[in-house]
Amino acid sequence: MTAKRRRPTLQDVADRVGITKMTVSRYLKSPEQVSAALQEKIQKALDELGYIPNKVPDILSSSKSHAIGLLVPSLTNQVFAEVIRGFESVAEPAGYQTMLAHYGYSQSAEEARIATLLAYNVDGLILSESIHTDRVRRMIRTAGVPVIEVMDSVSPAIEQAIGFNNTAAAHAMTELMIARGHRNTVYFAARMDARTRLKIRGYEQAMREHGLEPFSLQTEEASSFTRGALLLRQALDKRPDLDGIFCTNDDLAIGAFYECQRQGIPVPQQIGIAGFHGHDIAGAMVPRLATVVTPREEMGRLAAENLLARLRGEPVRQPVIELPFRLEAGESLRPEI
Amino acid sequence: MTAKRRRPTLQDVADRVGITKMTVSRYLKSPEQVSAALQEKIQKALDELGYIPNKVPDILSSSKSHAIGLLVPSLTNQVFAEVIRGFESVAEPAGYQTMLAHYGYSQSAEEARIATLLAYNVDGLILSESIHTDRVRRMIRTAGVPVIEVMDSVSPAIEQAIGFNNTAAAHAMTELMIARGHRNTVYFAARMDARTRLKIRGYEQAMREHGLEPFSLQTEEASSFTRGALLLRQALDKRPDLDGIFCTNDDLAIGAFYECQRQGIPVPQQIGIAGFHGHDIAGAMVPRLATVVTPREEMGRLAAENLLARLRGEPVRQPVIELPFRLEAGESLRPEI
DNA sequence: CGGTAACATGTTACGCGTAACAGGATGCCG
DNA sequence: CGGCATCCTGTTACGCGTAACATGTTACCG
Repeated sequence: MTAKRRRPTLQDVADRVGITKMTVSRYLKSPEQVSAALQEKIQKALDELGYIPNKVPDILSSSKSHAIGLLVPSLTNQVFAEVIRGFESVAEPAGYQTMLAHYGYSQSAEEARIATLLAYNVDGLILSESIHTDRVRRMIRTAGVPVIEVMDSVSPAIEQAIGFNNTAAAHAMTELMIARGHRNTVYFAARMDARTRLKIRGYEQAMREHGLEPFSLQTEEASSFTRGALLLRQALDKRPDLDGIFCTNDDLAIGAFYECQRQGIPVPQQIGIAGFHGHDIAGAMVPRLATVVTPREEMGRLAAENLLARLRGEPVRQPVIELPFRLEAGESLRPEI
Repeated sequence: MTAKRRRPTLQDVADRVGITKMTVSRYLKSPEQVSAALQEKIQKALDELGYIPNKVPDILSSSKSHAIGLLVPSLTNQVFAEVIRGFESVAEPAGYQTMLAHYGYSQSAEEARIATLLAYNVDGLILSESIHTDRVRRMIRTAGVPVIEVMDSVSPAIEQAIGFNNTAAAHAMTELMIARGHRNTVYFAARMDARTRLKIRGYEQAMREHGLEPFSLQTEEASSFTRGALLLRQALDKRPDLDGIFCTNDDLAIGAFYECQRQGIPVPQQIGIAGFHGHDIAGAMVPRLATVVTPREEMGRLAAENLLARLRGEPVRQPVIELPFRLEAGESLRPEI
């Protein structure tokens, strides 16, 4: 029993075979460049020692980590899980490791996460926010890594933005609600981020265009089913005659719906409800939830494809890629007249 | 305009001040060891150049990355998002970066992810599975990093397991269902993993102890609300007289519940429904869902605390830490008699 | 004022995989 | 059999932050 064995290196493998580590390194990268006799011996030594590749020295000398930093505000939010899935479906087969970090909707935490990711020499960054501190912009520029912003088709992007038009999406759903006879509506928001502000703008514009008074309620807490129920009680306190609520995501909408059920308020007859994003549950519940279906996985996929292109040295072709959204009327709004 | 500027190094900062990089390094780590006059100049140079710390050389020479690999089967599954949150609430303030990876319930993918994480020299690993390939065990041993398994209090652990007793939890809920008069029940499972097998065992034991015939339905697909609805239709095909379903997670349970609503089946009068994990939605929906509340965040927190202790050189004190679960009867089972 | 402690800064070496180049061995051709 | 290509393996150097040690400087004391 020797003292605490350290992890074997290429040198250990080479020593065991009686060759230099360079040959072992070559065998790992392109076995056909090594003579058949050595191939066998090297493989044997690798197996016996249990050699585990070590990327760190190579990252140090080549400054290429084959890792990409992916920043999302929250993991609890289903939306980002799907963006991540789309991203990895492209990045992983291409040999890139995703380094995931989240920052709880705080700009200073985002800054800290980006610094950490850059300290590990990530080759590129995907951000889920479109507003950043000057320091963040500066760090990214200095580090010289490509960056793509997802979730909104905001312009101008740092370099490239891939998303949908949050304002237009909220505007469209508001119009649908009005068309279905929900005119005295409230917008529910949690954790105010840039995207939520854009959605509220779309809601307010549409309301005003129809001569209606917009009204929005927000909370600093994370959105959740419970939170949606709470907001509904608050809204009814302030506006007992409200006939519709439009929520910044499906969770709040479903929470509000359950609260209506508890209070015996018929949906959609008395109150119409609409959510945002179009998760699985929206189409499964009774009544099916009206929602804006957003291209979550596709944003992730396209972000990966475009970032990989940049890493191959290609220039940004299209600084803003705007993907379509789709309205799903469900059964939680009054039927078409 | 110089050609593509490379990211500034400590040497660049030192050159600008006219000192050696060692002094700059010291300033960053413990400014008070540097004379006041230099402190100011160094800070100015750091700001002007926008120096971004680079951990890679230090990882190479110290073999300490201050990063911990956290492996989960899925990010779409809410359960793991909460384990991650608990983990980071401890690891992040302690200065450890989490490197998150997921493997879609596939053992070979888990193996590949572990290899990648070890290639980046993570200091420790958290695994969400309790069954592993020999190669995984070997890699972990050879790498010499501490490892903790979460999600089940299975014994023996590789080194340490932190979780709850899945079998006992399922057994307890089954007993509750039987006590409430749901005796002709079906167990719904998706994506068969080790934990699900343990739960099924608990369900089957409890059923047999009461002279009842266990029956389980499973699918290879990921669990979702839609999938729960599908399983309910299948179950009714095979057992039109069933009076209760127990699902391996809340999503399936809720999906099954919605399907009951669509088919006009009264819950819990005709069919009682129970889920697993106790997410927010279980307590928010109407009727509130019967569920097993599991210590998700606490598993994450404890895993982080124990791993950090190991990294400080402390030995494993308790190879298996079993945390309590709690039954929540909700309103989706028949009332107590 | 010599001696020594305390402080500030510099020097050296290290970690380990790989690119780039060098060199030796073999084979083939005219 | 000389010349050259081909194939295989080895040698060297590099990336950059920091631990450990060395050196220089100032201050203070008896």
